[in-house]
Amino acid sequence: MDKEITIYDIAKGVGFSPTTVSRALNDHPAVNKKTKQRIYDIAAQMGYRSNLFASNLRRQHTNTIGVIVPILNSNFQSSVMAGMEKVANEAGYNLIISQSLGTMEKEIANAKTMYNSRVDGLLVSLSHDSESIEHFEPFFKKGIPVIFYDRVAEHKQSTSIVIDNVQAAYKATTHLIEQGCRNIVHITGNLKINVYTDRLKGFKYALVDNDLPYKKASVIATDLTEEAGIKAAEQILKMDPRPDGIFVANDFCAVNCMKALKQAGIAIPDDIAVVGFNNDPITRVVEPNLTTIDYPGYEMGEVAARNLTNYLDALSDVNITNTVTLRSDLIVRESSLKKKLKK
Amino acid sequence: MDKEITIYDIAKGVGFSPTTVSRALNDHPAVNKKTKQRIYDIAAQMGYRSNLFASNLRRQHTNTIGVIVPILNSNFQSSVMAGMEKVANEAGYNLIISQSLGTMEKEIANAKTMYNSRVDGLLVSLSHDSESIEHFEPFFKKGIPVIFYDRVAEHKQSTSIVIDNVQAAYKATTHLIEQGCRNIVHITGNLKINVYTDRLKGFKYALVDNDLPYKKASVIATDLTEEAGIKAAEQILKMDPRPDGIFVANDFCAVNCMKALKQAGIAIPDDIAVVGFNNDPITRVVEPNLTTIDYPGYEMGEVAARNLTNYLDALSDVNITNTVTLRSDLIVRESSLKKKLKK
DNA sequence: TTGTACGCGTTATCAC
DNA sequence: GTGATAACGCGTACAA
Repeated sequence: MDKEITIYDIAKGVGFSPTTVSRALNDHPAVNKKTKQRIYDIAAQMGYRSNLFASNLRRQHTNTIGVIVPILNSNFQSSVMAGMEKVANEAGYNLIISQSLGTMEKEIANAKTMYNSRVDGLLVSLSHDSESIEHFEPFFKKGIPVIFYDRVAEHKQSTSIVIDNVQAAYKATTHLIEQGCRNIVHITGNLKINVYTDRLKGFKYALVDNDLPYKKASVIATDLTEEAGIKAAEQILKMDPRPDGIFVANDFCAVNCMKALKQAGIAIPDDIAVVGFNNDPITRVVEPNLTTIDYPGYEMGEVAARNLTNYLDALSDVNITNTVTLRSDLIVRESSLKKKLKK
Repeated sequence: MDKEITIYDIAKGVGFSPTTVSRALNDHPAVNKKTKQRIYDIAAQMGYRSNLFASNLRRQHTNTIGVIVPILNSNFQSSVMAGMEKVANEAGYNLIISQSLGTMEKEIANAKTMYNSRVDGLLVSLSHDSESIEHFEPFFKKGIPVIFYDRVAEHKQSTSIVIDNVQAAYKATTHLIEQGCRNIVHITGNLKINVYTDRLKGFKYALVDNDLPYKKASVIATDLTEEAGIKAAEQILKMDPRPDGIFVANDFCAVNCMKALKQAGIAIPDDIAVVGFNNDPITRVVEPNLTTIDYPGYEMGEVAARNLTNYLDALSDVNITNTVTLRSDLIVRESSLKKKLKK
């Protein structure tokens, strides 16, 4: 293992001072062009690599963005990350990623690590059971920007990137009503999370605005897993009268629910129409194809990261923005198109 | 923004030297228990956080692992990352993640960044068009461990984590033959990548071992995208005689190919049986459910990360292992079960 | 345009 | 069990 080359070694090599070498390597304007070139050449020749810690230690920042995500292996979250990585990389930032695996405990530990790692900023989607966000207080106190996305929390000092979940759910539910559904069930996730409470609101408002009754029994709160979809289907089959529409807050769960219903002999959409949420690729594979809400994960990642890097690079002014709402649309497919309305 | 507290501040606070404070905070055994406790208390009270750069600078390592992945938003890759993150986190390492987006150019840039960031080790799945791995030479020269997984390259100084792609493809093809297929097409990816050449080999060997002819025209090389699956289907429909089996090197592509075939009136599996690769969740959603090879992404991530952290923490001896092969099995579902063989 | 000298916060080394 | 000191490699105020 060779010894690391430092700017001092280069300085000796070219006969200039370390200062000039440092400046040259950082492309400082006040260095003679020829000097610069010579320094570049020797540096390359000697196999020099800059030491980011030393630089970080000196400059007091890291060019690193921390990302805390509930779970990495979900289509939505990995799309978000892909968008973030692209933007961050282009802006010269590295991404340190950790997953809370849905528990607040790990989220707190991760936040602490990020804090000690001196990340320049934080991108967070809250865990399932995060009831408070006081573990981010150290960041707020130090003025380190925290941006929440998808699963957000309110805080004066942070920006949230979201879609209008109320409106999206409203659209989805209204669509079912327009298809003739009069007895709609809503399968949702953990109602502590803003995303699901908002979708529930949209569901409720759509019913009310169309003079349909809202019954608590029509809301099934689950963990939105594969099994949850199957269990929800069983529950729905037992309901009397049987529902004629289902709005599920997550595609994956919706698809599994559909499978279970189909196996029980239910015709979709004619007996029961189904609408999901996210526009996961599986929506175009399941039969019938699933009507859903287009939730632009990749774009959300881009926006969140851009928002942060712009702020860090002082390209955008102080944190005035409190919430950025992205567009999300209803994508109508066969799972919700009742025959009588089809041509 | 408050001033950062250092061990000097704590030293003043407790009346001990910075040395003792440093030792206490690192739980050094040669420090009086009471002293330690006092230092802990004051540190917490003053809101101290350790400065990882300074520590890194001094100790010459970062507790950071670099990950270079072709693309983040794929089910397989994100599962791998989830496994890596879990293991790395438990071992006290952070993950810096970047995606090559399938181009060698970005992979080179990412490798350089990782190198300058002084990662302690690297986990890499090669990009589509990486024809050489000389951009990792700096790591090898410095003795920084590089572990390849899934899309690997041979190098004396690196470990590869793989599955036996030849054998897996052999199993898949043999299964089709056992179902009565005699004219099987193989849809594959970029044949520069080991994964796909190996799968092609397994396909070929299975044919030969069963006295079936191997024709180059039966191999369709694509980019394995959604459209590729559809195009491949069109190509297959034009073949005369029409194939009775398809082995696709990727589930996502297989599913889209199936959709196109079904739309053209082909019965699956009876007209054409289909086998995929990866065991992506969509295999259990498509109808009929797709027979596939179980490719344990999460486990692969765990193994790769554990291999690296064990090495870094000197828990495992020098890099003797050259290749770790994970188990992968054929999962038989309806898409390949020809009726005449069903009970 | 270039150089001197110091400090960023930690830890290894040696001494007591 | 504790402390003084130097060093890790870089960036920059100040000086020339």
